Amino acid sequence: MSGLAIGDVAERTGLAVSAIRFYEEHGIVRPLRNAGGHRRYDRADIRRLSFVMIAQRLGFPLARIAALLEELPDERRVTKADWTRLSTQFRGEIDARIAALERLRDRLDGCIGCGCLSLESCALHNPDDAQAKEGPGPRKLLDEDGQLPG
Amino acid sequence: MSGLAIGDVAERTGLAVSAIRFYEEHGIVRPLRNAGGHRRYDRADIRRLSFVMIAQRLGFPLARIAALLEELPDERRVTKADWTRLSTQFRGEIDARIAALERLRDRLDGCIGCGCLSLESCALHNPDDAQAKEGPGPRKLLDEDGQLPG
DNA sequence: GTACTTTCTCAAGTGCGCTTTAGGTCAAGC
DNA sequence: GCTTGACCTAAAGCGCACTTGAGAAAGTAC
Repeated sequence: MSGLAIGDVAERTGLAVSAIRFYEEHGIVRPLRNAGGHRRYDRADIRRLSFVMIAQRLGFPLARIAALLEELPDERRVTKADWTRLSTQFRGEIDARIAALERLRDRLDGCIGCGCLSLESCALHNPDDAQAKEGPGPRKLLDEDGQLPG
Repeated sequence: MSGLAIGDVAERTGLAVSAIRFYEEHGIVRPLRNAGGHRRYDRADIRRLSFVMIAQRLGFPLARIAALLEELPDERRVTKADWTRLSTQFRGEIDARIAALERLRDRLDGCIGCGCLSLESCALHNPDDAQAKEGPGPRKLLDEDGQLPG
């Protein structure tokens, strides 16, 4: 009746059913239940899950994503302005990552050109680039701040 | 005497001693041993480790990195041309990632502008972008090919 | 030569993000 | 009504990338 079953959500988002339940354990979605105890999702949930997928692609740890979604007013009363705010923050993140990659590329170009064979000094041993991390190593996420400004 | 101790390498690269040993188990470096059985590293090893750090930042799984390094001729006789080839391949990877991020950004701009509240359809439910993944989720690495062309 | 630090090996543990398994219950089609 | 498939919970397992711990040997500083 009202709401999608978990299997439908899985199909629409491309996530595994188990992953969706896992996200619920982490407070990312809070579906209603029908009389039989089955989860029922609405479009807001799908939106949240999609947001998770994008954020993960950008290397955000789940805990951080959960925290961000927590800031949205009420689970089922999110306005256009709320999503716009979130999206705009993400835009900033994406821009930052693009800039970091461009710096790395330029640095690497230098290495290729000069043949110095010293990646460690020209591309890596450069403190301000150490913050411009990309993909998250498991442990890297902890002591680092690939965070959204908000 | 000849070669650096593991602690020195740790200090120079910023890696933990345990991580360096871990990489050795995975064939990424093969340091010599002194009379007492202690590892001795040279500059080539540091270069390899630096390469690992950069590649990881780009989201490459260790196994893939190890395979790439495996292709380098002899552990201690790597030429400028070898490194240049590797670096050039990486440049391609970086360019691809920048392009993917730019596509995502443009897509997101559309969402912000139109206020459609449908991230799932405009930013995500788009097959050709599903391949343009960024950071590697644990499982994502398996069925995916954020690979170097070489 | 004694004290202290570093390194050694090997095994077990950790954190994240899920998946799998086991043993059931619920819902939909015939 | 009955069967078949989707769903339920709880607990355990997995893959990656490391870290930690224990006990011993090697190196270094005085």
